[in-house]
Amino acid sequence: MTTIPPAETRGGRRDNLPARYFSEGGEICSMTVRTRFAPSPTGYMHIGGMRTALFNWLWARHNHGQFILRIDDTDEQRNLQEALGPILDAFRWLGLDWDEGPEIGGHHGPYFQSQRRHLYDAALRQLLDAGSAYRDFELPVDTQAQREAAEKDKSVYISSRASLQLTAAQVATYLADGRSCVIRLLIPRNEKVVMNDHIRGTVEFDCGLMPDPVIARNDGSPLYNFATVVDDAEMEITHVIRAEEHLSNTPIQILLHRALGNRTPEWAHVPYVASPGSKEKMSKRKIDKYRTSPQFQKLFELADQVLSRIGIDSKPNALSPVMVAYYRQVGFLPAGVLNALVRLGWSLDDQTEFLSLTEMKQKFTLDRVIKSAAGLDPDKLLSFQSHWMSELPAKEKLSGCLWMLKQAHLIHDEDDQETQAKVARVIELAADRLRVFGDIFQLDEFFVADDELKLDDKNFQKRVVKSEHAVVLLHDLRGRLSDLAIFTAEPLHELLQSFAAEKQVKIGDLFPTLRLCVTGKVQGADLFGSLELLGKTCVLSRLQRAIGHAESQRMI
RNA sequence: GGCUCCAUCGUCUAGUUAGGUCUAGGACAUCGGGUUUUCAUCCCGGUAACAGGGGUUCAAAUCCCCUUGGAGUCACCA
Repeated sequence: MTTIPPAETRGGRRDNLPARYFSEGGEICSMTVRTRFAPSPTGYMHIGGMRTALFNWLWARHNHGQFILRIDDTDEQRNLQEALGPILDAFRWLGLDWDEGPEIGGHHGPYFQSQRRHLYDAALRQLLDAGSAYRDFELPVDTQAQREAAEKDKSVYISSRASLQLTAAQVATYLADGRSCVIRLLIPRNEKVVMNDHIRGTVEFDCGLMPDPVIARNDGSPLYNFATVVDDAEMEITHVIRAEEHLSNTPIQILLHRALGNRTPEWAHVPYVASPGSKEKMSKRKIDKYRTSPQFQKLFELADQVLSRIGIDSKPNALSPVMVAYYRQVGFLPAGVLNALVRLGWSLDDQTEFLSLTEMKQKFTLDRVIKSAAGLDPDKLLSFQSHWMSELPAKEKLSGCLWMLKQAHLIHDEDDQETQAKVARVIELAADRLRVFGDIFQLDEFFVADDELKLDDKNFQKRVVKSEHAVVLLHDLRGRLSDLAIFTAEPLHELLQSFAAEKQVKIGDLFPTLRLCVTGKVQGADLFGSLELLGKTCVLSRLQRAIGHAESQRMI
């Protein structure tokens, strides 16, 4: 049995130009690093795929190389624009640019597999001519039967290779008769493929256990493994960084590269992103299960709250936390999402948590990617959000909130100076309560009409309706407030404090009750600042309305 | 089931390549205390982990073997 040595010890370019990166085997490679992300156009960008893309982007940028976007649409008939749009949008939103790919082209185009057929055809001819691949006329049902028989038998299924017994004349006849066949790669059964993965180290596969994979259909159209290999080679990809689920495809791809005479790229199989609290790969199909998961709940609740405001019903799962667009709609910051993603499976050291994209770019290395799958943690994601929101310039906070409020029809003209000034003031009051832009809705009391303010009924019953003195007290307080000449935070603070002392009521009772009547909630932004911003007229009117409410309910 | 990968606090992770101040560090969450005579912040502190079993060694989270558990993948999908 012969063993194929790891890729980097075979062939390839070796010269003494300045080093750009070091391969796993320590070989100095002078080629510019080129990484790629090759999504199939599915109509949405998966959050886990986004992390894989991020790692690819980071590695390319870290090495001053190129990041390529290639669209794996060999099997897609759908509307490409519709299917690709959300993917490109996700990249743009997060600020991950691509050097070659859709919309911008490049020297290795086209960047859609559906348009690269000539390359696959040529490679296929080469393999067939060299005898590395063969036409397999076996009927699919027969192949399937053998597979099942092997399974029943508890033995390993490998291809029958019956078609290999055919003479050239027979093959010609079959072809002339129009008999259907597929092209399979001839696996060298007495070999082992040894790969040296940047993340996993040495991984071995025994070729004797592998069926001959189909690389092209009867019509010559290429299958994934084949198209990928042809493209990766033609596009001069130096590092294939992809999700762990592709690990088992790798021996086939290595064999294909060898048969084609390519320099094999370096491999890095990153663990997939698991769903919160589990080790299972996050999947769009499991959304309903996630919705009830205690670890995931917080994220759903936050999103449902925000999305319902802006007219998106997230229940049908058209938008879910598996998709990048979800975070954007809820008002997450690119910096926060990026930071959470990079720390999932990668760390710089034992301390660093916060990294900007620029810092990631400088510090990211493949050798610090962890091997095991990691679950996305909504709590930690939110804490990253808080951090990056606090770093965000006021102007950008403002525009993010204006967008949200506009979507929810809580403001009408986002360009209006007065509106902007008010929203800016609310943002100041919100302070660190604002983790995502959607949190601005927690302070919606500043944007609704007095007679449309909803009161937290449970607390209203407890604190006002069922309280002995509340109504009287509130009535008194309203009088004092109406006498207050300068309706700003400081005098309000003083007035409320002395009022509480005079009436001998606890501040812990009075303040929340007042807040409830005026904002509808028992919790919120700084009380005095809120009163000031609402203004005297509004405060008095809301207080009056609350008192009226309580009185009418008490009479019943 | 075959093949392959993985395994440190509840979670994300540092430490494993070169065994030794690791009585295992940090962050998030959680709990307690303090500041803010409201809320949130902020500050201080606490609880909390090397999956199990064998070896090797003066010494193992770290090296070796086995067991267990988890995951990925087994298409004329990508």
